[in-house]
Amino acid sequence: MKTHFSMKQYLVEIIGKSLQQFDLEEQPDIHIEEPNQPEHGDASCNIAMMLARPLKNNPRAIAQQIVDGLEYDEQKISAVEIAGPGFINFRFADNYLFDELGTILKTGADYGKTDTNEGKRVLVEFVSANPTGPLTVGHGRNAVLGDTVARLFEWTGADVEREYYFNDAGRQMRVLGESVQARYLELLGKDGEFPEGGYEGEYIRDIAQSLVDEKGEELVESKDEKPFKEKAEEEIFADISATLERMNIKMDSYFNEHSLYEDGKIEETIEKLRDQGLVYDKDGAVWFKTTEFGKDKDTVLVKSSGEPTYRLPDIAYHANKLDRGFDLCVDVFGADHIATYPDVMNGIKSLGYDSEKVDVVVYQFVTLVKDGKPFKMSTRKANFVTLDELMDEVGADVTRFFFLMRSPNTHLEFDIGQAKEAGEKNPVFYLQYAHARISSILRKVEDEYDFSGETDLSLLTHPSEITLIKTMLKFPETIANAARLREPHHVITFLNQLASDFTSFYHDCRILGEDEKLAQARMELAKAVAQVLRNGLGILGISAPEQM
RNA sequence: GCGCCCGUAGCUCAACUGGAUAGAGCAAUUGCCUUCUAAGCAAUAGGUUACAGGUUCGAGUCCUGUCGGGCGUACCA
Repeated sequence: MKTHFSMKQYLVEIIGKSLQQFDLEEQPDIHIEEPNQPEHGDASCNIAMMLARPLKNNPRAIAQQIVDGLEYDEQKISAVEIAGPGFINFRFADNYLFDELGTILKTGADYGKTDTNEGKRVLVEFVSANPTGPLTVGHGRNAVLGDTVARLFEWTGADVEREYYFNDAGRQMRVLGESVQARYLELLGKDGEFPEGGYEGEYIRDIAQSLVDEKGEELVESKDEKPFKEKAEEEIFADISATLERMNIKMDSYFNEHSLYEDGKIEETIEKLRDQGLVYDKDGAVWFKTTEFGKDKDTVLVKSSGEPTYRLPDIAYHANKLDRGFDLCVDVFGADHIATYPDVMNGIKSLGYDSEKVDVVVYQFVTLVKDGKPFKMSTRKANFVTLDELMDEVGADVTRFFFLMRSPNTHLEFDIGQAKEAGEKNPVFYLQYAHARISSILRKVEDEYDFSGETDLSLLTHPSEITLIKTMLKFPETIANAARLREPHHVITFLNQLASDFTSFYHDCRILGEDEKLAQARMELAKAVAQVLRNGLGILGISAPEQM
């Protein structure tokens, strides 16, 4: 069962009808918004101001004409007013609110689902960290953001696949293998030369140790780093998967960059671009004519060493995604990767693909703050904080919440000390607490009352009750909006408002001890709030506990 | 130099495709636990939305410029 933005659609419809009285060349875009001031009603339309110029009349006069021509259902709208420079303000009828409350209760776990992306096949690619070490706090934002964006697409009707792209053939991986090899020899008391710029983390020793345990001295004579690399990749990937699982993230597919070489897609990509006249050879390297697209330099696709730069497989990979028939491919990556994006887009466009089907969620960096000072992390240097360590301290819920609470577009300051001792003050608990409170009340209500007969929701007349219902009604649109913008933090902002409105209600209105009919109505209201909180927290991948 | 992102309360951040009196949390001050969970509630205080212009009925939001911060601008990923 999907929810619809019924009221908004209804208002657009009736206003549109009234507009027919004017001789307009084209139907203007009717925009409905929610006023910040309660005195301005529940919904507002600025159409009269938009029409002032084409109609050569003052906005208030136009608004009056629109309102005069308005036919509306009084069961839905209780008042229409013209205010300020020419806003038309609508007030919802209580009956409408009660009906909608009933819908929330009936729709239950599906309340908030819409069809704005119905029928679309969407691929969300995220994390995509090469297996050179455990996931760090730095990867956390990517992982949680990607997974939550995927959930938002699911809630708007899309068929979503989560994909992890990796490369186990590059220089980094070779250095990783050499690092393990050196530690292995070291553990056996042999001379091992630690590679220049090698991985210094303790986990390298652990991997080496497990090789010693399994193979003994068997690998001492190994000429190359291959067996060490393979072991490292295996263990690190297992570790990464476990971390993701702990964060409530499950990938549907893993895509190895290497497969693009095996099935000839890399070659094919170059040749196709060459056919377009967009590729040429110079100084032993293969160049992409990015100057054609307005860049100030051309870009190397294949180095003179014969090794491709990452852009080439990136283009081939995106072509592959579109070949698989996705309607939309979303990439999640940090601001430091933004430079590749135009090249990839130009690449696939030149190959004849619709680049509109590729979309990017760029997030700004996480600034790690420790002991009040920012510090730089490096997997190679091993001065990083892993996601596992973080979750050991604060749990998965807080971790997810923390990464989602800010707009992706802004720098996220992650104060480790604060996160660790967050406990009581952490905002995620505010939401969970509201849910636990409701659960607790419902348990008690069942002991004390024995409701029978229809619930009369029209007994909900207290301002706190009305506000609470109105807030809940904004949920489906909030989700659709967050999905459209790929910005999960809107869900958090909404849930904070909902939890806050519930606590006001809790403060103002009692359930236990009230007259049976009123208690019944309020209990239904509380149930609806718990449901919406569960749905919202579910989208964020955060638990909604029954008690705390 | 050029490109992208950001600059909002003491701090961390909101503000839906331009809307009416810019909002939360933390920190500060003051009240509130014999009644459904005080991980809470109520109240007070805190602002020239970096700065200067422009666009219009209306700008935190759009345009131009300046200043400040982050990230790019590799035959690194």
